[in-house]
Amino acid sequence: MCGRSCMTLDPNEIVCACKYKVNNDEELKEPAYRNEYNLGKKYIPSYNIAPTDICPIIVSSKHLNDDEISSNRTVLPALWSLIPKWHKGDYRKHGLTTNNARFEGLTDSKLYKPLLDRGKRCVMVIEGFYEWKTTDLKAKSSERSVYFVHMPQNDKIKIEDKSSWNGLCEDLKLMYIAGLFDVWNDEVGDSIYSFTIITYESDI
DNA sequence: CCAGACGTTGTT
DNA sequence: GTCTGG
DNA sequence: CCAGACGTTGTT
DNA sequence: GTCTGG
Repeated sequence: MCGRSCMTLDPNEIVCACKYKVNNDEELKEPAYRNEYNLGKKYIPSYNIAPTDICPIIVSSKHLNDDEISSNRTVLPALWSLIPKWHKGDYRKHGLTTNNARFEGLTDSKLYKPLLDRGKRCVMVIEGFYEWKTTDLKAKSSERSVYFVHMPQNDKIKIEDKSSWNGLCEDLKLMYIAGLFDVWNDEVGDSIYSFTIITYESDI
């Protein structure tokens, strides 16, 4: 569940699509965008975002102690699969599966509970995600049927066809997935933002 | 005390 | 780094 | 989540 | 078949 997602927007399109209301103001506010270095790994817009790729999340700007940030929400690129804070060495070699965090038992987790306590909440912003049929599991994975799950859109917009909504970012309905994030530091002090998304046993 | 986990997915 | 199991 | 590796020897 | 890397 939730192991592949789609985000083809550029940063400027994302902040436009993520405008939000503050209290009862008429005016919509745009989140800030912060281009984290993340050890040189860049966000590359793609219809096929995999765990360990870099993709955008939204966090409260209070976590970034940066006076230049005007908005109370910030979009920043982060690595999808939380890197444990205690991990040393190559950031890819922690050996844990952390792209998803199960809601059940989250408060008992050595890895995730401290993030809850520190308020390290985030939201993964995507156009949608993919679900493969589990029924034909014996088939080669490349030949299994796949569904694209996304938000309902207004009449003008067909989400599979970018030309139908180019320049209409404000009308685009993106999907927001609850998650937890952290900053991991390597031996020389360079950092990577990483995150996990919270999953729950399906009703269906 | 030390050693080892710390996490998830799916199906039988 | 910190908790759990032995 | 899928795709792709999964291994070693020696020399240029 | 199963693990790793993206």
